[in-house]
Amino acid sequence: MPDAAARSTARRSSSRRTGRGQATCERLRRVAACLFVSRGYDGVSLDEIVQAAGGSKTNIYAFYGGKEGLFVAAIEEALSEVLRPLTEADTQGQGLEAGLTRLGRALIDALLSPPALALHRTLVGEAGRFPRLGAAWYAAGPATSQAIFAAFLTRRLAARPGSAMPDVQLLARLFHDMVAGDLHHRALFEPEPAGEAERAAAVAAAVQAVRALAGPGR
Amino acid sequence: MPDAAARSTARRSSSRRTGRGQATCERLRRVAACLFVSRGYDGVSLDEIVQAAGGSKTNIYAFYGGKEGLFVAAIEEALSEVLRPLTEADTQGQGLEAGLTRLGRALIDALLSPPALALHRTLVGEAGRFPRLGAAWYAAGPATSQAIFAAFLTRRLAARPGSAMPDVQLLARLFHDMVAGDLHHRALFEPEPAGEAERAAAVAAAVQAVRALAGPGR
DNA sequence: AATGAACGATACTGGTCAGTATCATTTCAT
DNA sequence: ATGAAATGATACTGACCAGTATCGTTCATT
Repeated sequence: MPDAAARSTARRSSSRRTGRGQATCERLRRVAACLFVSRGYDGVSLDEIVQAAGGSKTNIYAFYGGKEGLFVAAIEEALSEVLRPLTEADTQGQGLEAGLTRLGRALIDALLSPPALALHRTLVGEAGRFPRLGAAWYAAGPATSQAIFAAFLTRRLAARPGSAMPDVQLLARLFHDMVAGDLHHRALFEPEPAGEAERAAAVAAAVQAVRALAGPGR
Repeated sequence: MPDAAARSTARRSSSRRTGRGQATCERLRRVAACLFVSRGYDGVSLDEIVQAAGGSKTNIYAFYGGKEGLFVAAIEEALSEVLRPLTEADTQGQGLEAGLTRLGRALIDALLSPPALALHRTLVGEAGRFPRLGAAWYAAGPATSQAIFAAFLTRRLAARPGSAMPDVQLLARLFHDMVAGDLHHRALFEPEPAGEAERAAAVAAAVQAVRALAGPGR
């Protein structure tokens, strides 16, 4: 390991020639993301990635600086995909309960999807070795979810006539944790994922709780 | 790997002679627990465990059947320690709010302690390879916490005069998730652990929420 | 005390893997 | 077209490790 600092910044000192190599590197990153997410950092060898994606280790060392660089690049790409269903959930014109139900359901379905669970597992295991990825995951995950909930709650609760505005950030956090906490835990540690009924029940309970906590308004 | 099934059951087919070996195996298990918890299954080699604990690999293969057996034994031992402060929390004579506050605080302090975080990280990573450990962790962790909360809530709420008994299991689960959800996530993914003030605030918010959800009684 | 089983130290085996080197082939700018 | 840089295939190096074998030492029973 001659110069880890230089390697981690890496990505080729000279100018990028172009062409085929570009495509190879993207293929490598995609394949690596899939393998790393499902089997963790130590569970995947560079030779395996190269064999599945084509190209050669030369690319990995030239463009990503090594295994760690490829891992970071691959995981960062995978991060943004996980919560897409939640960020795209449409709550236009929905009331408080209906909108929260839809958002909560989108969250739980996203978190319990096999790719999200695999990514979560891998990140928990490697957050110590790659602190930057841990922070990125929190930002792209819980922080984003809570922001979406908070924005929705603000819109719906501000419209209420007399009552005072409750602490929307807090409500959003509580809602997030009530919806996801237990089912997510169980999905991580038990083989069978929670079924339809359990998901619906968890969301309904959280929605009712928020209604009660949001105060007596309307 | 001649016979994995036989090895996993293992623990020496013939009778246990006694003496020194017993002590060595316990030392091996303790040291292995410490190392496995902090660095994961793949991050620790048997040679390292043996070097730190004394004895030799002979013991590991004779009594634990191999690395996997030692890992399971070591982690199972570590599991029971984590929630001890919560199971021992004394809520005798405390009112609803004071008791919940004490329990919630015990939970968050237990979960955010470095050993608990390390154990959680390791288990999340290996729950796929060792499903039995995953289930054991859920049982010894969230399930136990929720049972303690439910028992306390039952005692306190049953005493209320007129109001109907709310769903105590549900309340216990929500309380657990509201207390632990976000801070635990952040502790897993960000370097700095939540401070005193944040812990107290999270517990207080959860206690207030439960008070509101438990119904108007008294 | 003697003896046979349990134990400890050590080294070996077969395999894996990250990272590097080599060299043939392809690509692109000129 | 052509040659220099980029890329691909392959193999090598040094290190690590799980699991096994060996053999001398220690212990518990008698």
